[in-house]
Order: sequence, then structure tokens, then C-alpha cells
Amino acid sequence: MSRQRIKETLLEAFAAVAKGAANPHRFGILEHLAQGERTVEGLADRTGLSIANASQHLQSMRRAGLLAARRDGKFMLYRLADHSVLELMHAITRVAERNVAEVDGVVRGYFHDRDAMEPVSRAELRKRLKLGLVTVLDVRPSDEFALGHLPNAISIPVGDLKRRLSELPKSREVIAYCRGAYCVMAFEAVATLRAHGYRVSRLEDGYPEWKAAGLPVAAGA
Amino acid sequence: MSRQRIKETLLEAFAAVAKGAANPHRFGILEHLAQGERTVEGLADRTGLSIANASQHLQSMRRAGLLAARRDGKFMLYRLADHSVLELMHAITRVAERNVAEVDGVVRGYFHDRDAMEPVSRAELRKRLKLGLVTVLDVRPSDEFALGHLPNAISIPVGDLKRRLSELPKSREVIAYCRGAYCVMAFEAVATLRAHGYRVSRLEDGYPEWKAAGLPVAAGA
DNA sequence: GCTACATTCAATTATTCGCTTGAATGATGG
DNA sequence: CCATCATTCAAGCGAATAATTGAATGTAGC
Repeated sequence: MSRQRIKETLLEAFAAVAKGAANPHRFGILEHLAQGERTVEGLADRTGLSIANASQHLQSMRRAGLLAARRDGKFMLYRLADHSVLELMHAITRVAERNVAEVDGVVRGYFHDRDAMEPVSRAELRKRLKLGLVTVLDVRPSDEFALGHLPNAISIPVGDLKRRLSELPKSREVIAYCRGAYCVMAFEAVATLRAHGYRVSRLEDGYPEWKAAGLPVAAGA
Repeated sequence: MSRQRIKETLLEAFAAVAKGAANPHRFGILEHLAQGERTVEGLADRTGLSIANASQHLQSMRRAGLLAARRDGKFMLYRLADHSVLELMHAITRVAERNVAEVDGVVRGYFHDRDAMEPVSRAELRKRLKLGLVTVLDVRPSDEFALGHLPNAISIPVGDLKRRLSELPKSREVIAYCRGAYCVMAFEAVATLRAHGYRVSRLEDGYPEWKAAGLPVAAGA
């Protein structure tokens, strides 16, 4: 095989990997799979795609090397191929946050206050957790919380937040998180709680990154 | 703006970033721009694209947030938007090397010997450089070498390697590098030199990553 | 101002993509 | 083995993409 042909083979493989993430729905699927494995129907529901369409996206992403799958009874369970895929997603969001005006604009839209935008790092959260200084708030849907969450986190899905404010102590600082660094539910939760006088920040990223970093997680209902 | 709409905005931006790399020619353009800024015509020549076509790709990648550009006289000089783009390219290649059979196959095709495949890390190369133990070989075209290269590197483009073997001392270990981790010229150089009895390895990645890591570089003819 | 040259724009075409629909496959549980 | 249900396959359609061609724009040097 000629050098030129080999180079083409590599470039095609790299392009195919990128193409696996190069569609809003597919990137959304990746975000959901970063939480853990999911069935085709589960993903179709969460992303609003038809089942056949979701299946096709999943298969193409699998061929591209982004996903792995296993069968469990009559369900196919898809998952991220490995942790390098999570890193790829992170790399994409970093390019976007630095160089795409729309992304920066979204963050600014939620937080008029400059220091309200600043997220708390994982290391910082661990430190404050040990000192017992903070309340950790998980704003994902409760089924996702049930499959795994940060230790001692309280589960209040963002839609329920306004009527369940009493569950959060105003005396302590709150750290909110959801599916990832650019999961909008955490932004909204922070904005809502700030408006109600809470001291609250968001975690720099979400549950998948926490878990991938090897930090302790809790699971179960 | 609704949460749903914001989520769509973010997903579209992320997908657009990925799309910027989701084509073999565009990924090739990124590899060239990782070396330094280039004109439209320069890129068109190197990638084999027509000028108009290269221009269109460059503009779409710029809109996606991957590239920046400036005008110098009658030339437009394109470059990577920032270092996060290099990290994105790295993330893509890592997913591919771990999960795409074709990529693994290419590496194996060059090196039948298992330990011949193992690259030398940047840190390891620096250490051996300080001890004066190695000859560093740059196998990129000489114009790219002229624009910047590793300290004390010898420039022998891979096409000239066989007839310029005498320039390389057989007594010392040789470390070859080119444009990046999956630049095929370094693979070929290692295979060629091994066949001629040299002790030779490749650097884990190429000139762009070395420079991005803040390590010393040399420039000039 | 005129000419040369790098780049971009605009119009066109073949191809690929994303999605829908409906039928086929594969596994489970009675 | 039959009914059920999750998933995949296959065909078809409109929209988007990648490439080509030729004209238009913008800058430099005379």
C-alpha cells in the first residue's frame, strides 16, 4: 500500500470519527451515553428521535468507533466505546466555548454577574465536601440520578426546583451539576437559585466527568 | 430563549465544530495548519485541492470556530484558532487509534516487530537529547523544516532518505518525527532505517505538539 | 489608473445525509 | 411454536455537501 493511500486511509478514519459527533442529534446522544449505557428506545425518547432514526445514528457512530454495544435479552445497550470518546466531547466543547460566539453568549445570557459564571472545579468541590461546607445538588431527571450520582448529592430535577426550594438550606453554599459542562439544566438551576438568594455555583462539568476521573460515586434508588 | 432552544443552540455549535474536522481533506488542512499559518494557495498545493475548493473549506472551518485568518498584502494567512484545536485533533486521533481497526492496521503494517511500534515520548527525547545520546531526524519537506524544527534536528525529507543514509551516524540512536502522531512519513522513515540496520524510533507526535508544549524550537534556513 | 495576482463569490451538478415509512429479524415468554 | 416487542433493514425523498467553473473583489506595484 502506497504512502499516499495509507495517508488517505488515516484521514478517512479521523474524519469518520469527527463525523460521528458532527450532528446535533448525535452529539446529544453522546451526552446521554456519557451518563451510562442506554437502549435504543431510551435514547430515542430522550432525544426526540424516531426509533429507526436513532438506531441508524447509533449504528453509524458505532462503525465510526465512537460507540460499543451489547445485547441484553431483547434490548441493545449502547455505550461510549471508551473514555477517549468522553475526552473527544470535551475537546469539542472547549473549542466551541473559546471560539464560537454563540456558546459564550449562552453562558452570558444566564449570568449577568461575571463571578456567577465561574464554575467550581472538581478538586475544589472535593475539598469543600470534606469540610462539610457545601450542599451538592443534582438537577438531572430522577431516573438518571438513580443510576449514579455524586456522594451525598440531593436530587431535585430542574423542573421541580422552584416548588422544592425548601429542601435546600439557605445557610450553606450549593453546588449544582447535571450531565456535563454545557448541560443547560445546571445553568438554569444556578440562575434560579441566585434569584432566590442562594449562594450557588455550578460544577465545572457533570456526572460523567466526575466518574471518569475515578472519584467516588453513589448509586441506587 | 427557552431551555430547549438554548440546548439546540449549543448542540448545533458543538456539531459544527466537529463538522469542521469531519472530512478527510479538512482534517488534512488542519494537520498542515498545525505546523504554522499558510496561504490558501499553499494549502491547496499541499492537499491537492483546487484553490476555490480549499478556500471554501477554509471559510467553513473558520465559521465553525476552528480557524482564524489574517490578511498580509494580497495573501490570506489561515491558522488554527488556538491550541484547543490541536487538542481536538489529538482527541480525534486517540479515539481512532483505540477504536478503529484500520488505524491500528496501518501501524502494524509498518512495524512487524512489536517494540518497533513504540514511540518515544517528548520527555524521554528531551532527556536523551541533554545526554547527547540521540540524533533527531526531521523527515518533513525542507520548506516546513525551514519554518521551525526541533533543536539540533537534521532535515532529510523522507523521499531523499535512501540516498542520504550516509548523513546519519549508525552508532547513535535516531529519533524521527514529522507533522504529527499519525504522520506517515515518520513511520516510513523508521521502517526504512530499521531495514538498513539503524537503531531508530519515532517521536510520539510531531513538531506542532512539541511546539505547543512550550519546548524549545529552532527556526530559519 | 492599469495590470497582475490571491482570494472569494455565484451558479451548477453529483453525491451524501437525515429522516420517514413499512417490512424483516431476533429474542422472550407463555 | 406463536405472539410480542426491541431493533434493524430497505426503499425513497428532500436538503445539505463537496467539487467545478467562471466571474467578481481586493491588494500591490508600476
